[in-house]
Amino acid sequence: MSIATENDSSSAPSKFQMIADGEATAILPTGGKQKPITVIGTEAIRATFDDLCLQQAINSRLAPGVTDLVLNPDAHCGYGAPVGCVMVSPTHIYPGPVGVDIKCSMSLLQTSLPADAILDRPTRRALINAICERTPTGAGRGQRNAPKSRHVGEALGKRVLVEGASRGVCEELGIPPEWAARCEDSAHVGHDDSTGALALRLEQLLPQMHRFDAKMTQLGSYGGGNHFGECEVVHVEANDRAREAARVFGLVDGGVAFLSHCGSRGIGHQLASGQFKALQGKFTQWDIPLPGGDRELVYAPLGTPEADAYIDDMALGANFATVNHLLINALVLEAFQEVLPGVAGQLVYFISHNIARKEVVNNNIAWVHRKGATRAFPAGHHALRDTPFAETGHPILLPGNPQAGSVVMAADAGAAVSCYSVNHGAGRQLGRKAAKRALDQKEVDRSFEEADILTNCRAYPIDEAPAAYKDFDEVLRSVKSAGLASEVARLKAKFVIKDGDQADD
DNA sequence: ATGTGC
Repeated sequence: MSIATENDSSSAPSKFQMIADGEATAILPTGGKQKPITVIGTEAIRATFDDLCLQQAINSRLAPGVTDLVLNPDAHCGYGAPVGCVMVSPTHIYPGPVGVDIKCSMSLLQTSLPADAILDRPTRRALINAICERTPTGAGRGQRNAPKSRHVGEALGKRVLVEGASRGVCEELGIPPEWAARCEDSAHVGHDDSTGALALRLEQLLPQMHRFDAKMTQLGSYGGGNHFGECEVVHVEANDRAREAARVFGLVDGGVAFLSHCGSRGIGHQLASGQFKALQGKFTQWDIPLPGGDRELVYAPLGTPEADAYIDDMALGANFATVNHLLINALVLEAFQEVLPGVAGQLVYFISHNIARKEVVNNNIAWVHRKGATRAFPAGHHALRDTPFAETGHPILLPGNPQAGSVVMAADAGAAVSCYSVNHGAGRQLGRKAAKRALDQKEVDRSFEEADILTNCRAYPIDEAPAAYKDFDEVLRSVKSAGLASEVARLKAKFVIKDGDQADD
């Protein structure tokens, strides 16, 4: 990146001094007495941050009520705030640093299968087909092409939004209720910490909602873009701590697991965009200055009706995303059982990277907005008391790419420096248009063939090719050398489900 | 990311 000192007479807003503090943690000063931005990333990774991304980080840091801003190694331009940042405020809520896909998340299902059960290609092809019959991909398509999906009507859909993964909702959908204990948050509550607020808000919203029933039928679907399902072979790291964490997480070395990435689909998008429009309207109406002049950084002070409405809508969308993931995992397990009778499965964890949560930061209760960032509570963290992960830290699920692999990590005590957060994956290196220009379809498809990774696509979406993403090992080096988290296991893809040009069989 | 397609 370009580096200029704060005293640079040009004082161009796109250039900032970067003071290295060790190899992997740098500081981006914001002037005055405010705490600087914490930047996680090796020198090579810091060079990938473009000026707009850094400007978004500065705008976010200087925005009203914000006390901490962390920029992660996978950071790139986002909606107001960079994708790959953590923003903390004890006084304000910000929709931008949650984003349009409320509670976009990762989940991991450990099966009882050994890797050799899925070595042959016909078995993997049968699994791909069985999964695609249950969990459709693509925008707007809902359940149309998935004859064996669940059909969720309006009444159950409303319960999903209000209750999240309650016992009743899990039972209705055939989700093992014990999976709720393997969720970062199995249910989100309203602005007054009650579900009643959510029920009221939903009734208020319903008359204006377009095709609510159709959005509820999207429960158990992947969507498009960077969302995916991926069958993995688990390789646990060869050290005592990793082995113990793997045991607690329920990971089986040399076993088959299934990794999913998706969010809140159409309903989350509708709730988020409705909130952006409503808040942008208020800022215009009241002529309030926008942080950095950016309409995407609108906010609401806590305690106002605007903040209450946003928190409620975020919770409704988040609850859909949670149940969506749990249902996908139940349907994927059902697909495995159809092809390989007798296989069992356990949810390892479900964890978000687009959500705002109330947490204790610097001895204060604050809203921690993680936009393309993953919560990382280490062993001994007070919030993990009475959970299975009190002595290991909770599982952190980080997708890399199908060819470089993905990882399961556990936080280290050093994660305090990043408000107990790590990145959410590799991060884009090429924009979608640039990827389509720079990469060759045949080469991309051949690279999957050479790696013996099957896909449901006749042509893999080129803007999602591994080469469109940053070097995952360099990203992981940033996380580890900053002392944030340690690797527990590597996941190697054997087949991938993506929204793309679908194969015939 | 999504789709009452900005």
